[in-house]
Amino acid sequence: MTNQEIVSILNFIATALEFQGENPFKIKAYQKAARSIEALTTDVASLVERGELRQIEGIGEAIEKKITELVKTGRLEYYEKLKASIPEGLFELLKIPHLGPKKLKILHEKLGITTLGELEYACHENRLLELPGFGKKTQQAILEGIQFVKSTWDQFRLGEALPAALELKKLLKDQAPVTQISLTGGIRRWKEVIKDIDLIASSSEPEKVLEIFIQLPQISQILSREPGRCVARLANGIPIDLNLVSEEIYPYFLFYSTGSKDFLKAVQDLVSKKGLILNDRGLFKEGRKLTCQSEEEVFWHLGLPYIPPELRENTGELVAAGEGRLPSLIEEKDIRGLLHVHTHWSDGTASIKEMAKAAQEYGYEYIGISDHSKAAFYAHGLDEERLLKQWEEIDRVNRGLQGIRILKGIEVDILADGTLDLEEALLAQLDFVIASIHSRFKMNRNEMTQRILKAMENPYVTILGHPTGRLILSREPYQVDMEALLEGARKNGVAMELNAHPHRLDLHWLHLKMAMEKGVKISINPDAHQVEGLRDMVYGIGTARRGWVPKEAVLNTLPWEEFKKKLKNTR
DNA sequence: GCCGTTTTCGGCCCGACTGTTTTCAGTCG
Repeated sequence: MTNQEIVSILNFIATALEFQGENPFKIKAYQKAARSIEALTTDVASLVERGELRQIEGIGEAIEKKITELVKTGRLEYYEKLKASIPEGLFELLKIPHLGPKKLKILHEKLGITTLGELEYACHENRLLELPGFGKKTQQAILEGIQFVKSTWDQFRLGEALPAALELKKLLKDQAPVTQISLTGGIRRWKEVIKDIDLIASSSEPEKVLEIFIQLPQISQILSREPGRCVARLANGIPIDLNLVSEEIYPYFLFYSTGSKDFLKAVQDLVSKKGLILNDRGLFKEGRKLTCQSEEEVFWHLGLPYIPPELRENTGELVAAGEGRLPSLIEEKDIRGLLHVHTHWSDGTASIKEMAKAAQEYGYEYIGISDHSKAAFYAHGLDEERLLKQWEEIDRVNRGLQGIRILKGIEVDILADGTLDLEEALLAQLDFVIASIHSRFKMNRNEMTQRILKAMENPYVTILGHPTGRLILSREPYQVDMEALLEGARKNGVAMELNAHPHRLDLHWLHLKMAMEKGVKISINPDAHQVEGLRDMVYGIGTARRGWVPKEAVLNTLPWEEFKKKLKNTR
């Protein structure tokens, strides 16, 4: 029983109790216990073993007993009974925006709804209008929510897919007779959302590789199998498409399967102008095959330098490559410091020291602490008094740690009128300020743009945090004039954040490209709420590369000595 | 259901917004 499995069972219990109309604080207790376990770095099973479960915040007598039963027997009677009392899949409907447990309960009891399709039908029949607490607008909102869920249900965030994909790739490399193996398709291009994991390998014993593949514990269902190919589904629902090819075909297949469609289409135009034929089996000239050992050689035959997968979207990379002006893209090792890190002073789970030590272990030179400001109540945002106290702790930890510098920062809320949530006199004393929006998302485009522009004019703002507020596959970005924001950022010397959290990846890569054209600086930030969150930087780097971002355009690639000067000299 | 006591019961981060009501419930962040 993994920690994650325990977390999802506790969360299910919380949702089920909420659905049944239980005491809200009991529900919160389960949610809190789940959050605590999620933040753990140790195995729950070992804590059970040592009888140390109760030491975790939010776990008392009752939940301790339940977790112990889960760990020791692999099941939990209380959970199974609860689960049996609720129709299978009903809670999937909670993914619909504006539909919570209370309304779902009414829909289920009064209309007998258990599936998305039934709910959609009921909306079309206007049957929600007669229910208590429902009206025309609610029904319309639910209908729109259903469309949204339908459009995203078979899509997955890169943050879920990539770790699973890398693990499978490693297992096959170690255990199966493959010579070359690579991720391909959208995941190789670091697309923020993908429909499946594409994996290719070369082998002289393809059927043996497939046999090993289908036996892997991560594979929960075989969707199709044919010679040299298997499509399966992982336990977390993500489809995986494994193709086995010969050594000879591998480079062409890799090139072709990486895509994107638009890129390949543009490549075909180029190929036919040169009198060549290219497909996933080879590159041909006058019926003769041009031998390529690698993808680089395929590009060479096309008269082009290697184009990194992240750029293959047909947004000008072919022309740029032809003219020898592809950007030199940022790499993971270029990042020297981390900004935008939360601690338990607001809604993070780790201490300042824990975050700093982890950052040091990863090789960073500086880390900027930026907890929420007071307007973010739900996150225990800092008021003036607590902020001052936090500075004392930062000073103390800084004195005790060698080799990493901890900076004083804040993620200050941009209020509805564009002013910031803390006094300027206080902001002036910070090393850096990230200004972000966490409320009033539904302003119209003009109002929202003015609000953010005003915030950026504040002389103490260093970075605009998650500039569009999108949550991938769950919340649309707020309406904003990005051209105007980038212009404002340039004028005021404010860096735009590329929030690396896999739920955000905000700025969008197309906006990053716009920022590069305008000469706006970027700060790639982890927005970490726990130690593991620091690792999310890889998603930021991948997205930055998609946006044509070179090292030079990124604020936190500066080594400490230079970064320090920048902080003093920006204004 | 957890926690912290003025130790065995009362409080538990809460405000904005929306749509439904006609004073509030549900949802969201």
